[in-house]
Amino acid sequence: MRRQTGHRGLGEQTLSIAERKGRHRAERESRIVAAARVIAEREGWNAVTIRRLAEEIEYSQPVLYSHFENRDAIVAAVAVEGFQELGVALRDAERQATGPQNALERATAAYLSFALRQPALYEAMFVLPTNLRFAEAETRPELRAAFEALATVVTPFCANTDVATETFWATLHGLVELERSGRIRPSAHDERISFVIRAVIASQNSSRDSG
Amino acid sequence: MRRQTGHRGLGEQTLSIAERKGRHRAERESRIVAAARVIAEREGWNAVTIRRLAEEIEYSQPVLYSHFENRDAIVAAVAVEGFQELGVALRDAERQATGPQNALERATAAYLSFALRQPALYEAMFVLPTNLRFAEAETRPELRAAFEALATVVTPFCANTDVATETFWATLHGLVELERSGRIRPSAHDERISFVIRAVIASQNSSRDSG
DNA sequence: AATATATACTAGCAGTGCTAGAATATCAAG
DNA sequence: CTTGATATTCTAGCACTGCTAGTATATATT
Repeated sequence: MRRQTGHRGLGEQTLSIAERKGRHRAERESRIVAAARVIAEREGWNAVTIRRLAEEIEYSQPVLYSHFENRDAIVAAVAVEGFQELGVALRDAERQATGPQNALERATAAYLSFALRQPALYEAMFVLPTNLRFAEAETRPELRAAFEALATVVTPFCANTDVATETFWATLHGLVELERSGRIRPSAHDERISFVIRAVIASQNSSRDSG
Repeated sequence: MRRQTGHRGLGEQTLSIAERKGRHRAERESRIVAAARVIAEREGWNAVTIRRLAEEIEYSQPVLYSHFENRDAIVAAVAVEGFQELGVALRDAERQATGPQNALERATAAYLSFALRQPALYEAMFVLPTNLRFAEAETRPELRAAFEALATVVTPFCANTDVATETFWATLHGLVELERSGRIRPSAHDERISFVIRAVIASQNSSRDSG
């Protein structure tokens, strides 16, 4: 590594300083997101206030607004992390699968366990208001990738991939939400999963029959 | 209508007055709930503040707390109305059906249209925090009835009624939420419905095979 | 060392849910 | 009709929220 002498590479030095600054900013930003996520998971999203986050990163409140437009944007940042991690979890499930049906089963289990183990994260992704765009041109790659990962496991069983993936996704999401809010019996968790898997596989045959 | 004379029926009079009072109270309470519902549907639940409701019913804020423990309880009251009406909509769909499959189709359409036409009402029922109990002994009859209505249309196609109903419900709920928040394509709405119907019907045969 | 610029802070606004205590209306008894 | 007791309603305010204008401070450039 080279060290700057007095007058050599003044331009280089300012660049390096700017870089250090940018790094500092980026670090601080991810500290904000991380703090939001931790507090949300421990005490719920209501406990994630600007004041609390400011206290956590040891800066004043206005600093947060130099990183995010508003509180919703912080939630959105957490959500993007979530989509990224969900995508990883789904692709891991597929990679370990022994066949198409097993991939479907593993992905389903991975999705549900992801959501139920990190309810606040999932809430940021699907329930809380964010400025994220979906099913559009400007959709962020993390979101697209997660959707694609789901599509991969559904495709072998269904002709119309997009429709099937959207519907399958809806089922998983509905199961998560209703279970999380205590509207369906936790005890029947596994039975519902088997039911879904069977339905997806069976729909394959019926769509062959009826066009 | 009878008018009270001087000393005739003092007991009757007080009873009648108390009755009138109670009626007044009940009326005011339903005005609160109605106002909350209207404002929520027009401007979103964030616009439903205690001050706004107080203004709407032309009383001071503390009056609201003599009717409801807190804001969530008002949301819950709206939600109960919603469950009642959803139950009616589902039973209507069943009554007009020409057969089991048609009943399933009509109920599905009724559920989705109910939710998408009154998003704020649906939000109160399923998304916003309330003190309502589900899948328990103290579950309110309105909620039970709506669940039963769904079970009725699912039963002909599935062995394990409760599991099938919960899963079917989850699918409908997921479709509503993902469509409402723009996460799946509105254009594919009908295709997804057909897909769900086909899957439910097909699962019947497969469960005969493997179950 | 002086000036210009970016950065962070203090203090405050308008709004929220909710409530204690004062004021008012409504009632029963004399 | 007047008095005293009882509900009922209101005023005023707390502690909190997201967010921001204006000021102070630290940093970089001449």
